[in-house]
Amino acid sequence: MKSENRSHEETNQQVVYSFFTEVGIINQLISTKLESMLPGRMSATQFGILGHLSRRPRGETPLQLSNAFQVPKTSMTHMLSVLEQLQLISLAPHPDDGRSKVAKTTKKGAMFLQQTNMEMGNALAPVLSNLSDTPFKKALPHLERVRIALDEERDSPQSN
Amino acid sequence: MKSENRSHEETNQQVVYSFFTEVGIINQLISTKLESMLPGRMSATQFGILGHLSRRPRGETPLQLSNAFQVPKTSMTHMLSVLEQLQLISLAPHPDDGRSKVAKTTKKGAMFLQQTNMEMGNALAPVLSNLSDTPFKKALPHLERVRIALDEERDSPQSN
DNA sequence: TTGACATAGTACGAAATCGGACTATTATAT
DNA sequence: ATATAATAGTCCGATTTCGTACTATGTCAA
Repeated sequence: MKSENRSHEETNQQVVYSFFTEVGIINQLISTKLESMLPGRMSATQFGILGHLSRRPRGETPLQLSNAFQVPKTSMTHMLSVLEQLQLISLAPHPDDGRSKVAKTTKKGAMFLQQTNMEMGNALAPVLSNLSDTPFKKALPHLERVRIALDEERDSPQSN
Repeated sequence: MKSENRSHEETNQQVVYSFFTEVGIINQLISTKLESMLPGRMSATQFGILGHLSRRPRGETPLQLSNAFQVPKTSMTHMLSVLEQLQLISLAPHPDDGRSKVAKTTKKGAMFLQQTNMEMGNALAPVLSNLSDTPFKKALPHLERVRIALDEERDSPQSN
């Protein structure tokens, strides 16, 4: 193995590291901005649940949601109960499985989602106008590839 | 304005939305994986502080850190005290400002960081080998552009 | 059938997070 | 010089997050 190979691999490691760092920072900036426009202590994840459910009108179980968002079941129990208190979602017993439940968005939830997304769009408008949309468009397919690879690795057996 | 323009803008909105969604999912997957290899309840952010400080040997103040990580001051107080308990950082009074402090990594902190980064690298190896490194390399410059734009907008005056 | 095992969700307690109020120190304006 | 405002950090209380242990229901092999 030539010494070039070694430095080549180190460079790649560095790129991967930087990639995840940038992803983390962007996520933090967006989450913070979003949470500043959400009522009370509603978190970006809770808001994400609303968006997820609104794209799935048949609803999802708490366990599906905790898998989708990679949070523990007990955290999901709490988040869903808060969203239900706020009447943004409904929680009903699962028709086919007595152990389970189904969470769906309510009308109020859908309206709240749309309203907040609009506000968020406005808040982001200055950034987007400075920036054009090319970096988003250019990055998106690569992000998808990485996300898919991470997702697959997650539910592959040797991950424990 | 032609109707094409309208749908064009909607498409861009959609791309931006997808971009942030993918960023959020990737961040969640990586954070969860990282936290599963961290001791106790140490969070990805706390680990991030360690990395941040190790790249800045002169140290940073708690307020600088809470700005860098977009976390409230009170949260930073707590995180730093935990890291100090673990002897991964040191907290000293600021030499030039009696109100402030300086946080630096300790030897132990640097070793812990290096060790954990190595383990993380190993854990990620299967993903990287499936994937090649092109998506990381291709996406990185675009991520940087977006991050910089968000950062600039954050400390611009009209953001309140 | 029934009994062992797996799965979905929750109760509980410990720790983390964070907004508001507070103290101490520094900057500034007069 | 001094009063006023601004800044850095912490204390406190409320809420969120999450690991452990538990209950209820479903699955499946014998």
